Amino acid sequence: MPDATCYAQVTVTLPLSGPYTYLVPDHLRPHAAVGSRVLVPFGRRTVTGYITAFAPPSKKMRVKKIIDTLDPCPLFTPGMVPLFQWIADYYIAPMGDVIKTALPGGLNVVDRQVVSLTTSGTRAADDPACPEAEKELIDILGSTPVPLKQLLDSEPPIPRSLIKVLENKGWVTVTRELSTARARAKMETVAEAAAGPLPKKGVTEKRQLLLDFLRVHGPTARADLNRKLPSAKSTLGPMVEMGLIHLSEDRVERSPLGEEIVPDTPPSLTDEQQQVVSTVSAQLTSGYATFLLKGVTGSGKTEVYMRLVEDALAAGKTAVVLVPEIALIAQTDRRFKARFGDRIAVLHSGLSDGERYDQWVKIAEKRVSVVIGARSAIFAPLTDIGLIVVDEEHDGSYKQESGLRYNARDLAAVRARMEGAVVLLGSATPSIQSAWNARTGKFKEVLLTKRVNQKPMPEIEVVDLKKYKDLPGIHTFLTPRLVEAMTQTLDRDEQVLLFLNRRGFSGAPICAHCGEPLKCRHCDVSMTFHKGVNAFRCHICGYFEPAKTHCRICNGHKIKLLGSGTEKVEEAVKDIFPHKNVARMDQDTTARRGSLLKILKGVREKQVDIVVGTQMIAKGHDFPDITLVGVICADTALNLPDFRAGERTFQLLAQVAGRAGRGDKPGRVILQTYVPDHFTIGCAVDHDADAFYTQETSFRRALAYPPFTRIILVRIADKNSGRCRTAAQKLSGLLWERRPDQGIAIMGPAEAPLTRAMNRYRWQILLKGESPSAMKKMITDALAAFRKEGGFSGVSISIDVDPYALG
DNA sequence: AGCACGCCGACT
DNA sequence: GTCGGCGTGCTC
Ligand SMILES: [Zn+2]
Ligand SMILES: [Zn+2]
Repeated sequence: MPDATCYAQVTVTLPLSGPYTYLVPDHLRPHAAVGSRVLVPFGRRTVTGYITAFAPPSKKMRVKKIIDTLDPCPLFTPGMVPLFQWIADYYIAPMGDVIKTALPGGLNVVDRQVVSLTTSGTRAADDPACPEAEKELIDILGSTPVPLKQLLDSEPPIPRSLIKVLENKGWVTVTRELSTARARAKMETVAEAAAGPLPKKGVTEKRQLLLDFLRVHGPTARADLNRKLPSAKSTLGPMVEMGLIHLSEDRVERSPLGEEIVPDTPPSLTDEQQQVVSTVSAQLTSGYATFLLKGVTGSGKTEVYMRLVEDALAAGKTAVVLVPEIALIAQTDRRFKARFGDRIAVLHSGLSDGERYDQWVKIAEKRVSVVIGARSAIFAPLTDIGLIVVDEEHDGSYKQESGLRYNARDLAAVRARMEGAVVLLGSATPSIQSAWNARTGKFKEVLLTKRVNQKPMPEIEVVDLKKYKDLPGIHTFLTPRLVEAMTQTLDRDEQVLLFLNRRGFSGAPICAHCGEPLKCRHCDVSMTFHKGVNAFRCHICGYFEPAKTHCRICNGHKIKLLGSGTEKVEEAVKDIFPHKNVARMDQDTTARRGSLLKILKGVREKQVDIVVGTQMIAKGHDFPDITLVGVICADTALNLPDFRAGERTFQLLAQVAGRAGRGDKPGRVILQTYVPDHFTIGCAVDHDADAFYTQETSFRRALAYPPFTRIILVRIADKNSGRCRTAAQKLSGLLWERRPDQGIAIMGPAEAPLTRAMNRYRWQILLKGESPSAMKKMITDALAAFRKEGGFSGVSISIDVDPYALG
């Protein structure tokens, strides 16, 4: 019986816009809904797709059938389809890519060609007459089939003809095989005692034991049963056969192991907090609005978020809380878990594919009403969203910097507008963009001006690094003034935190003979020496070079380890304070699961006196006994060729400074810099956010940068440097031809600040204008013309709308 | 993306 | 003459 659900519009997870129309077979109808993940035939392949609508084909055409539906429930809500469409338009991306980016990873099922050995093939290898090349291929295939693509792309490549030859001889076969998705529901077998009388015989003592166990404990998973009652391993089978025990398959949730969390009691709010909660809460039932919460560090923003989430739930709505990835790894979610218990789901990068899938399904099945997570949690499949919180809204990690380069903070407003929800952006140092939106009335501003503990902001002392530049070695950075302040602090039995934006030991290794920097073979950057692994490493591509290396220019063997990273500072600090415990906190010491928690615990329990760390120490940890924060060099980010350099530096300094004096004792900050008179540094020192925003805003206006214009960055990359440049010039020409007389500026093409990464040369073209739609039309048209051009088949072009870093 | 079709250079 | 290189176009 044809009805509305007879035909499904399916978007396949390929870089295609789609959708494609498929027939929904009767037996799949109950499982087919908007958001369902389906397996469909596509060309001569089988691929994964998602139902985005139900509608018959627009014209008479051959329509294929959906092969299967893949999950217990749809993975996104119908309300999210317009969001995906918006993203596809705004970021100039195919719908298939949008959906693939939005949903958890590891879900794609695709078929591929695999080559397998036949029995006669196995025998052929023993034949001495068998040519060497054929023998090699047979060896590679061994006992397990190998994907065709893997053979063709291997080094050295296996010629397609060789495979054809063996296929003709009947030694190998090429077949299509479905790859299994990495993430899927986990099932387990559950045993349950059947009702009814027992037979007179066949029920041995051990079998009776099993039956009793199940009657007492109720249905039990087989794995549990085997553990708690080992004899079940042998007794279960016969009892099932006798019909006395039933087995069934049940879906189980994998949950990441974590410490038990004690429910908390909400503290009472300060007047200011109460004021903010009432203002925002009043909006929860009146449709879309975005609030910008400016709250100094320590003013209790998190408590405000939690109250508002509670209010949203009370109004029968759901809520999403976005936090920076780093904060999540450091367990910011614990406070939310303590408050919301099993009503909350957590999404972050530390989860395995399976765990993330289970959290996702839990959200989709409405078994939770709050989601906390990093960037991608903006795509949580919640219905009836009432509130979206974006904590530390200025944080760069909300911008995805690969593939589809979306900004979750911006999408929060888009999704909220579509679903009639309220957005709360929170930060001590809002982005210039958001601050401006508040100024113009696009956002409503709410304020927390007082710290909860009533403590004043820490005092910041500036140390001019120029004065110490002739001191030996690391003392140019561990200046006498800093060491003195550290000594005083440690003598009071308080803790010190040293912030440095570079990991590793030495970030600028150079040849001692000729002065040539030691660079990566694949990228145009210096290698970083890591003492921990005793080797050089490229931070772009991971390329590894043993410590015993030589200069590529003069073959010299002595490498000078210039430039200071966290490892070098850690070592020097241990040297100066031999009786103090020093912990290092950076990507290298926290890579292993749980290692960060261990360090944090050490700091909390005061087994650690001095922490040396990168960015990640700046977020979310509240250590009352850290009373001195040392910023080793405040200018590192200030000199980057990026219009946001000042903004980022100010935000970072304010945040790092906020780590000092979180407890009862007053905090102090030593800020070292080569440019003590720089405006940005001065504002950070004076805690004068207003001055900084005023000045920075007028700078942006004068130079026509965001928020006064929109920027789109077109990135061109290719293995061949000449072709990359030619492609960039060609594309630039095509853009110029399509440039309207006014309103859009084209800058470039120019080499990217990082000229070469992973053996690909990089160029970029920057577009600046007031109308993003006009710029996008230009780009789409120029891109279409560029693709017709020919000769640029391997060149990759990617478009970054509203780039965060111009790198 | 991946797979087929099709059009040109170099090897039997 | 064929084989196989890759540029072009399509996938419900
Ligand atoms: Zn040299
Ligand atoms: Zn590299």
